[in-house]
Amino acid sequence: MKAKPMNPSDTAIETWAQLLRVSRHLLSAVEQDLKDAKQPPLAWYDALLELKRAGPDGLRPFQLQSKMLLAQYNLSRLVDRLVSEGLVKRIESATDGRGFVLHLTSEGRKKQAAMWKVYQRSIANHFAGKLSDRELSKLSSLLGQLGT
Amino acid sequence: MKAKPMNPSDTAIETWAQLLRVSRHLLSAVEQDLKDAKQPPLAWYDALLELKRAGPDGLRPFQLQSKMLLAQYNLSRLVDRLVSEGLVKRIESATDGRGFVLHLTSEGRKKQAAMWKVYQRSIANHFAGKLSDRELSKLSSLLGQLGT
DNA sequence: TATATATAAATGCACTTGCATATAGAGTCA
DNA sequence: TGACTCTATATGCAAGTGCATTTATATATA
Repeated sequence: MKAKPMNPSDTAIETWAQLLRVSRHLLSAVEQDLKDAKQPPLAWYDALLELKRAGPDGLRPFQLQSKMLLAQYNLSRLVDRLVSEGLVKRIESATDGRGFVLHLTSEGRKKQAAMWKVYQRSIANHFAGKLSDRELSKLSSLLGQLGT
Repeated sequence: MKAKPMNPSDTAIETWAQLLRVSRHLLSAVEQDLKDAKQPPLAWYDALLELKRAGPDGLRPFQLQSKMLLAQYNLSRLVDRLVSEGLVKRIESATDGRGFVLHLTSEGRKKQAAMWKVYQRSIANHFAGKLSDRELSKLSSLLGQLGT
């Protein structure tokens, strides 16, 4: 038997639109802050951070891809750019002839840190500063439900 | 005197990341639903809806732009596409020689309605169905604070 | 092990976006 | 009214993205 899909209420629609507006607005504010500080786009940060977290073993592109929720071809090209800027190395995988392992270079590590200085300020200004701890955790739990 | 900027807490950072993840995920799910239904991207819907709301007076491109939080050149090109699909008409403004007024065509009206059928389902499935009324209004109020 | 199928990653092409600038008309003010 | 400045919109070009396909290797299966 099929679940009966209910139409979303007006409140739901309005809140949905608000979510899109707010997230788009926040995102572009942050990207702008990065640009103003002559830093690369946010996606670079995400990739560098994941690679930093991954530690000395590095990450396979497909692993990074799934962490970043990025399309395969987009990741492939993002990695191209990171490599050509010297922030990341592609090293042939010892165990899988199809692929590579990605490692942060020391340049990459520096860039991640430099971006974080800016990004952190940006999160504080546009986001964290506008909500109390209590509100943050409420928001987090609501987002958690949406993620499921 | 300068406000002392506090670093965001770990919770704040985690919640921020969650917000980005969730909104990106929702957005791509909805875009995918539209594609699956052979409908154009969400941005088209937003534009068509605003023009529908604007009623018979239509909207100037710059007005539509500010409603949609879109860059000027992006709006200009979005309108190009809508016009070339016959969904929108550009009519020279009677009072301002620099610009146009945008009007929905009847095709445009139909397209808006067709997209809404899909979009509505999509909002219900990915968003509205996961939160109670109470939670929706809580979320709305939190987003409201972020928007300020 | 030969064959079919699945996975990892890259890439050509078309389309979209961002950036800087161009164009043209409006508004201001001496 | 002429010279400036501002606003509305478009556009050439470079960079990014989506899509479909390719290449190469791995895994499963008969």
